[in-house]
Amino acid sequence: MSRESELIVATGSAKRPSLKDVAARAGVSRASASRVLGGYGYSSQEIVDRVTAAVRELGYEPDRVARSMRSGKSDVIGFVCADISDAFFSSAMRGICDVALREGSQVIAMNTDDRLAQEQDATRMLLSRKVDGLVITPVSVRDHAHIDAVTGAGVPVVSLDRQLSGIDSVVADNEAATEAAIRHLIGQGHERIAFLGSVQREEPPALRIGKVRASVAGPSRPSLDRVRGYLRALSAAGLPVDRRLIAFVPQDEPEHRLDAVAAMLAVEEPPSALFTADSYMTRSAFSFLSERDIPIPGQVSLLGFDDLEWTTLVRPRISVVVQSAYDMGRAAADRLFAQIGGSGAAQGRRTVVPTRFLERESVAAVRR
Amino acid sequence: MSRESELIVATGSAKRPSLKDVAARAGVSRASASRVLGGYGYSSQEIVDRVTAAVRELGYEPDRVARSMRSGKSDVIGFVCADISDAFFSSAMRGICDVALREGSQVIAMNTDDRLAQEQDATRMLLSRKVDGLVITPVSVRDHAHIDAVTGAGVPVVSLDRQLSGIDSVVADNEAATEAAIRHLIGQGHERIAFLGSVQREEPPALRIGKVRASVAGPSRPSLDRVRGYLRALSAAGLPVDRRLIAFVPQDEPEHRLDAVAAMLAVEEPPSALFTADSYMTRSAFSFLSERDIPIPGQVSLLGFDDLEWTTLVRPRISVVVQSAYDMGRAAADRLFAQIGGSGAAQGRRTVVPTRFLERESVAAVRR
DNA sequence: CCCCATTCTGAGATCGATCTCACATTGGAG
DNA sequence: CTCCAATGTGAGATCGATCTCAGAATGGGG
Repeated sequence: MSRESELIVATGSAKRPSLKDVAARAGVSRASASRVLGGYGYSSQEIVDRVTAAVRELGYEPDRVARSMRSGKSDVIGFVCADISDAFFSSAMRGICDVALREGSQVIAMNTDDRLAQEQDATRMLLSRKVDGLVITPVSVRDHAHIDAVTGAGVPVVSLDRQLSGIDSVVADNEAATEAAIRHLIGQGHERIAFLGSVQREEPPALRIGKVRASVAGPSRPSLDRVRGYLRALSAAGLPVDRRLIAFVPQDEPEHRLDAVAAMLAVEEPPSALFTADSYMTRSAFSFLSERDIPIPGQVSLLGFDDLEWTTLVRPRISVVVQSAYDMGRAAADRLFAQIGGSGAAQGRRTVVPTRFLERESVAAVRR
Repeated sequence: MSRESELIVATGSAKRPSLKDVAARAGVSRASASRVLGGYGYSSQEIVDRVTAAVRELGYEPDRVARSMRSGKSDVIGFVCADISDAFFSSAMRGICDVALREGSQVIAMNTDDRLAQEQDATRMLLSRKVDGLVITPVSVRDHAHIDAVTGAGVPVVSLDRQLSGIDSVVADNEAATEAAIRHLIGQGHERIAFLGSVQREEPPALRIGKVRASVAGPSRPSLDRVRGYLRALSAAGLPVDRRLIAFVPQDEPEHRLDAVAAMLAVEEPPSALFTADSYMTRSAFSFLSERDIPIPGQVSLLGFDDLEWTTLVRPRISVVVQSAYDMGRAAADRLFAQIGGSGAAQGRRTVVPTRFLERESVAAVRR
């Protein structure tokens, strides 16, 4: 026995038994063995016992490749995101994995680095792998021909954190949450409130110079929704909008984020509060203020979107609007499997995951 | 034309063209079409052109499921870790994905939550999916029958961050790096240095009470290697080992970490420096000290293993030993593909990824 | 004693890509 | 003109699970 197993290890090819082997061992046809395993059709007790025994003796495990070849389903879904090592995406991935496990599926993750070409390659690849569905955080809300190709092939798609027309999407209630957060600042007496957000490489330049109102209609991205909430809060309070207090920094140029904060504080009538619309900006803003010993919230209040590990470790602790990436991932996977299950013909449904406002110590009332 | 495409979208089943369709359109046999695509055998220019045209017109993309059915390879590798949302694992995942992409493969990630049963399920699942290889951070260095089953089936395995006998592994130079770090503390005059580490659920209880020397031989885990480095540094400096200054906290009981720090500082001759052997402990220790306004490094110096985003955001900035999870992931995937390529019959090879010591502000010389 | 319904079983087709092999064509050398 | 090599092509097998369908065995009712 030990001799034999050594030999197997040596050759490295202890070929997995197939259904044919099981059938042979049980002395029945492949069809009968399959019926026993699949639990359909008729099988005599005799045959059930023999097949079951053979399965046990051989340690048979069905080949899922062959199965998906036949069935057209793969029990694999794809997750396409900018960067799986990012805290938001890896938490979402975990949520997706947990739901997938429940559904007997596995998850293939692919990174786009926010590049359209990589996203196109990824979707093509996953399609040729016959994934049962796709959760994607699209690079662009405009160029989505490759995503339409996926749905066109009958493969369900759910968009995460972005909204695409005709595609089910799962997003945080960015606009309402931001509006509430800004209202809170206004309630504390702040009238000069800066908005600092990130913008992607592929984004239309119009956005970069602050013409936010131009793209209010149509598909949505978090940064857009958030600035919309910001604008609504200001206008509801009858406060003027100062273009110089709104900045979008290209995401791939981190050093520019510090510049943006600096520029903001150098405006003649500087803001008394900073709203940072994503975790990168929050980090950069805190880092800048702390580096220069600018007191928070003494001189400037700071309020961020998205919670991170360090926001309770630094002093002051940062007040933030929290969105749960894990919950969003779960919600997206739930929608996806609903579609895969067939009930979800309803395309374009929008699922909003609630956010929470965590009041900590980085916001203070304005001194008159 | 538009009518037709609408119809296809409506039915939602624009079935992907197969090689048979390409062959039919080109007016050749499947074999000829396959030869053209596969670039083997003989093909007349005539046929090459016709097939190429047909491929383009139909937008043909080979079905990778069928391909792997035939070839036995799937161009998919698995990554089995405790929790993909953990910063270490998601960075490693990114490294693995990048290498996989280069090799034309994709990555399926699965979570074990540090539970052996889940790890066993995961490996079985991935095996039945015919993955070409597996990167795994094993829950246990003792119970690895399921991992041997994978290698036994001829599927290459690389162990990440843990060392298993007979399996290629990729680890940081935990022992040497820790030894150097402790030497640095000793060089600053510290003689009472605490070691705070985490230990897993599945770990033998012997470890939990601090009998670290008992398991020095055999397979390795980071926490063990690190405490070994700690002991070596002390003994090299002729300093006594005080059991009360060594603590291992079960990883699934975070609140106990704070207790461990408290207990450490309550020892009659308390430590002047804390070495926290992983990011969880570092976080807890910093949190505890900062909460109690215990000055760092005035009263206690803090030195951690593993870098994190917040270590430069807090004051003082934390000095740490950095290991690059991304590099470790890359290295593991490199080893894996070397094995898959066939050259890697050499089992049990150990790849050590270098660490760096980042001196910041949380360590000070001891006052006499 | 016959017939039909029910129960049971296996041969063979199918999914799509790939590869072997047998069978054409050439063309050039002898 | 003959023959063999080089070149070109397609029929069919293969991978493994699943499913259809034909047909066999059994049993009960008429």
